[in-house]
Amino acid sequence: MGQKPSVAKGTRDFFPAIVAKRQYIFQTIKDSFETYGFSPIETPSFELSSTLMGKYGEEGDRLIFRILNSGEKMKKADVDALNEGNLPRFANSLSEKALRYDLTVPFARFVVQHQNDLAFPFKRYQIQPVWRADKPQKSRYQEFYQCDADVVGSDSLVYEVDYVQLFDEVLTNLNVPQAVIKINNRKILSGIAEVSGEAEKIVAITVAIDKLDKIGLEGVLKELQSKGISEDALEKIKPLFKITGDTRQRLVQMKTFLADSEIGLKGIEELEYIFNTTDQLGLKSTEVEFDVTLARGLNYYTGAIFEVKCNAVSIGSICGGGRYDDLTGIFGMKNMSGVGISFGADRIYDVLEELDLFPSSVDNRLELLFINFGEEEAAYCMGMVKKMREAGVSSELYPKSAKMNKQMKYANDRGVKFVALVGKNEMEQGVLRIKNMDTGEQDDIQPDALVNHLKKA
RNA sequence: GUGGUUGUAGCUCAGCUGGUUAGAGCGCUGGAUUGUGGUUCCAGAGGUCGCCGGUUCGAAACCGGUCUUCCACCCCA
Repeated sequence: MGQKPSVAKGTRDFFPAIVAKRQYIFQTIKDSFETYGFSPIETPSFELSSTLMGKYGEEGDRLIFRILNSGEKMKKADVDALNEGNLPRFANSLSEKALRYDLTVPFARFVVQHQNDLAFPFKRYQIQPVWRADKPQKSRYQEFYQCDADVVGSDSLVYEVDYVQLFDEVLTNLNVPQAVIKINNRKILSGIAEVSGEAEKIVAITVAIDKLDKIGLEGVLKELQSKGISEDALEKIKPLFKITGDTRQRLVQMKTFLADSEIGLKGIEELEYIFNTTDQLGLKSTEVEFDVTLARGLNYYTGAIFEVKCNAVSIGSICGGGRYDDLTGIFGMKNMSGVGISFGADRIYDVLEELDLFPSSVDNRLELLFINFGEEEAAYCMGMVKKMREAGVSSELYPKSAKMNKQMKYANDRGVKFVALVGKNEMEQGVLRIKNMDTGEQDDIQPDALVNHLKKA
């Protein structure tokens, strides 16, 4: 038999029925992106290593798939670095290119590189696969799609409000129930760090707070201690965990908590604007909510932080996003504020699948298969196939006059909706015998009436 | 990256403390059925037991390495 075939670690094959469902999700997202004024771009699947390396933190670099130099370039291998145990430098000498790790950094590169050809604020969306050399787990793969919409070149909060509307629009169109759009602001997190007197430990503090619902208050305090946060600071942070109530009530209490932090109050102000404006505009099927524990995302978020959860399913977040004031700065373009969101298509797929929410129109099964009775009949049926295709009905003729049994079995296995049996008898009578494969019923139909007959079912 | 786990037919899995020709169900192919699938019956094909090495008279089984699967952590979509 030879070598056993298999896909590479962390990758997947998709069957036709799965692709149909995935495309339905992508298409729904695309349609909304476009009605909100985003235009599609595409960037290469691999970039120069220098574009990607160092942009995702110390953890990130390790997870970037690197592309080995080929041909003469292999001679550039820095053997000295290897002998000295300097693996990063050795790796760099072996590889000049890497698969993209996300869509945001390539987008930043794109904006800086083409800044003279873009009208700002520039709004783009991008739906392409990305690759991560992560250890695969359930619904965590090494190759997956991201669906990003970003705008760069404006710090207006109008866009934050727009994104809330966009989340609502897409999730409503996909019939995702009980979706909650959680919003926080990096400035508030900075404020918390500032108030505690450990401003420089903001990352450790936010990462710990983010785990509140997972490890509880005790766990968070423990983690903070282990990260070297002083007892004094802990005491100052503790009141934060006593804040309760709905979004409004919690914002009011946060204001008191952050009274001494200018940046923290700025964050509150921004959130108030977003929540007030969203209230005026209204939402179709989702809810918005303030969540201080939200500290996800890469370290480059500087303003709003978004995360969307579906409470009908116990699955992680299905969308995310946030504002980053200086993303293009790493490529030398200053003062370009950006804000973007991302839909987790694989997660959304799992939600729709689990709740059985894919519409029946997502169905790419063949509509009509003509049984092949022989040369003469086949020629006649090919004419019918052509007519049906012109009428927009997907149809085929079985390629050879195999046994009826075999042809019917093929139709069944393939999930064909209708089978046309047109032999000598039917040809003489000028009718088509149409069998509905779901119900097993069959009728003799006039050729002119065929399209209507199929539509009715 | 750390710790654990998994791998036997296309699929899901049996296979005793190491002992002849490695089994089942489903699927597949053919037939019962030369104009009727999804039900039934009969027959058949299909396996260097993930891969490499070691221990042993003898390895699917034990040991080491490697790849893969899944899980927790880290991180993340």
